[in-house]
Amino acid sequence: MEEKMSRRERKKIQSKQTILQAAVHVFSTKGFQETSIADIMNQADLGIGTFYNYFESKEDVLKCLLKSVVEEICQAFEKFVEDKCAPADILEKTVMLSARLLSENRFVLPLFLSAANLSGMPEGSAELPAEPSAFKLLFNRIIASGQDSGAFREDIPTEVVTELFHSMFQAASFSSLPMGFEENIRLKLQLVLDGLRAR
Amino acid sequence: MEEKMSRRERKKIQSKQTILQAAVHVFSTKGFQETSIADIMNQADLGIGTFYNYFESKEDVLKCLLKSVVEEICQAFEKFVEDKCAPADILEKTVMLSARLLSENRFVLPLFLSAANLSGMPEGSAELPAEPSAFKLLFNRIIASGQDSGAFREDIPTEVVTELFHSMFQAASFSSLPMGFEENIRLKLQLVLDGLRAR
Amino acid sequence: MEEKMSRRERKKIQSKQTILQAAVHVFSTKGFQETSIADIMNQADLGIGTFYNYFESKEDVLKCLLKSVVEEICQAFEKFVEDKCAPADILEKTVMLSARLLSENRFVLPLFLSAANLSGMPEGSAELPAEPSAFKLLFNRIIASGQDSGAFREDIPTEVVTELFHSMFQAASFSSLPMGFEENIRLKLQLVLDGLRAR
Amino acid sequence: MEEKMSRRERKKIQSKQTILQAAVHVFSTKGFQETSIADIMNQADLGIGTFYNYFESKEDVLKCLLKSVVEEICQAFEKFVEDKCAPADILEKTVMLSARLLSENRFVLPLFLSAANLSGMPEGSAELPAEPSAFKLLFNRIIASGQDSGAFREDIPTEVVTELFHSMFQAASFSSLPMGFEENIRLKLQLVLDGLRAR
DNA sequence: CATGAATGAGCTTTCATTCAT
DNA sequence: GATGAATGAAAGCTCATTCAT
Repeated sequence: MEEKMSRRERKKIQSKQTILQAAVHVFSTKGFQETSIADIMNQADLGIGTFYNYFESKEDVLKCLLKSVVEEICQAFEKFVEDKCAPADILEKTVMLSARLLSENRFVLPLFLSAANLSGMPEGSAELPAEPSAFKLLFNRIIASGQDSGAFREDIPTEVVTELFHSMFQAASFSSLPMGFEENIRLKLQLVLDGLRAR
Repeated sequence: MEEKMSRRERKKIQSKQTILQAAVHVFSTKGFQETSIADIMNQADLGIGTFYNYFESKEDVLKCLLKSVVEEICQAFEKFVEDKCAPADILEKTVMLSARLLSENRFVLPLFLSAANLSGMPEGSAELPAEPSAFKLLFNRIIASGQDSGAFREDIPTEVVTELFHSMFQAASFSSLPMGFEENIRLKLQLVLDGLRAR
Repeated sequence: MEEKMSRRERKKIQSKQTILQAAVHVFSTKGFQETSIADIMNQADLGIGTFYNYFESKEDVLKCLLKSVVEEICQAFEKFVEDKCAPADILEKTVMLSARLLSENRFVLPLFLSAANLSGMPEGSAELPAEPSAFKLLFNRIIASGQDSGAFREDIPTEVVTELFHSMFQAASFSSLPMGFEENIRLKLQLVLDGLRAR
Repeated sequence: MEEKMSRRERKKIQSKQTILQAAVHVFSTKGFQETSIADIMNQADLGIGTFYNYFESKEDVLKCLLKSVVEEICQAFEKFVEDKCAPADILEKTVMLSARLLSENRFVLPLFLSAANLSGMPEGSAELPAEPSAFKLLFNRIIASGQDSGAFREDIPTEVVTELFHSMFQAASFSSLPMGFEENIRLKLQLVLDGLRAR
């Protein structure tokens, strides 16, 4: 049974959570690149060596953070599909849910993408794309189904639209505009959705 | 006369060019963050110390690269305005010119933005924004004039649209889609432009 | 109980001592300015990075070395005062104790002073004077009390005499005369003390 | 004839003087250690390479600066001897002349000594002692003659007294006391001279 | 499982020196 | 003789990673 864990197991999970929270805090404060593992563990009030009991690298932490976000979004999406929402509705709802979830950890997605992107993809293509691709696959599905049903125009390849949505999240994360993350996304969503609708 | 330079002066200018080209090459290959100054000068086949005769830092190189691109785009824009092109036309032409110019140095703009963004903005906001803001100002002008003339919808704030265009360039730079940089931009431009037009 | 320390803690303290001793040795051999941190850690047979677990810079090592010397001298001085020694006696004893303590680390005081002095005082005046001023204050006290009691002449300002004693230590440190550090100080002390006595 | 020099020769000397003056200025401002050769030549408004036409190193500049000072003092001393001044008089006059000459270039002597001293004498003993020893020899002569004539006490070795005078100059150079260089020297001279006189 | 001292590769930066012009 | 671009050795310092405790 899942709820049965030894004290040790619970403590182990506890430590991992502590580190994740500390990482979120320090990443938000100092930025990802500028954060050292010592910074994280210092914030977590744990020994440096302990980090390596739970993670392999800083990127690994990021992967872990993103994973939970992606999972929640996927679950919601499945629900929307079951409810037979219209494609445009599903897209809008999923985008805005993503916005809500990411607004608190707004550095997660972009940093994750950036970690892969900006590094010129040294070996990133092998290591990181685990979760981002889940994200992309999800959006591909939504948009493709909208195109199939005739709700969305088809002259723009599905993946291009997906990429555009991605970049919206990324840009919103670092926006300095005088509005919140979600509002930023909402406005761009309107624009793109209007452009995307079949005439 | 300008063409009158001593051999020495010519050589100096050539060295700077050599370094810039080497930097472009290495940044494209290894990524900006992962590139060391030694990497650049090794590629340039020059001594490490020589770097500091021309630049103060890696960021300085980026600034230099972007500067020339921005200047060229600005000049073209002024020309479009003189020719009294329609706002949508100006936007399209400017975007596509930017795409063409950046396609060769596709890492320049996004890395430049990212350098400021991803670093958690330690002091980046003070140092780097010189040129990106020129970029933003240009697009703000184009879009605002389109909104004033009634060509573009006004319910989306100008700066939000600008930000969206920015993110398009950024995303296209690192796209792994099976199409060129310019084609990538062209498709998204269509989408956004359709969404942007007043009904 | 103080003697209760984990093995680890003891080892840590021992490492610091090892580094200090290595520094003393290399400073004496190569001089302070010419000594690199790599030199010290090489002599200590420890990794370079280890240095920064214990000290912030070369100057920090110096500060640490001087600190213990100054503290010991101060304690002795307090004792002399309690014993109601005559000012000339206190001066002589303190000078000779300083000589004895410094004779082993004879480079400590002068280098410390020099580090501040010779660097053209870039920011040295803010960082280093912590301990030297303790030294100066101590001598000022001794000499002033001698002047107050009528034992020492008063036509020479206290601080000037202090400065003279300082320079004696400095000079003796680098003397190439065929006599020991302490003998060097003893002779000059006689000379200056005779000049200092009120007629 | 000396006054007959080719234009070239005059220009050559001019450049050397320019460099020396620039060096004096920059040394005084930034300190010796912190001054780079580029700093000097920048101040001199001459090309960096030109430095090596006249000097071999920064230390060479120092040597050159001290040389002229020492020569002038030696000449004055010879004059005092011819005038059959008393030893104490000669000592006082020579010290005060040295003080006057050095007060303008107060960094010259101490830096020169320090350059040799603080470096732990790596190879300094071979390169630098050229001029300082002239200085020491001069003072040795003065004091020894005073001791021979019975004017000065003989229980302090000549060289020890010389060393004490040296350290006076050094200390005065970096004194932060609220008095001028010469006044500083004058006060200490009184003290030491009184201690030095035979009883 | 937790620890943190030890490590050294690797980075940026400085600067004396050379040499072709 | 004057120049200053090119150079690379050498410095200080950071930090991910290991491992004995």
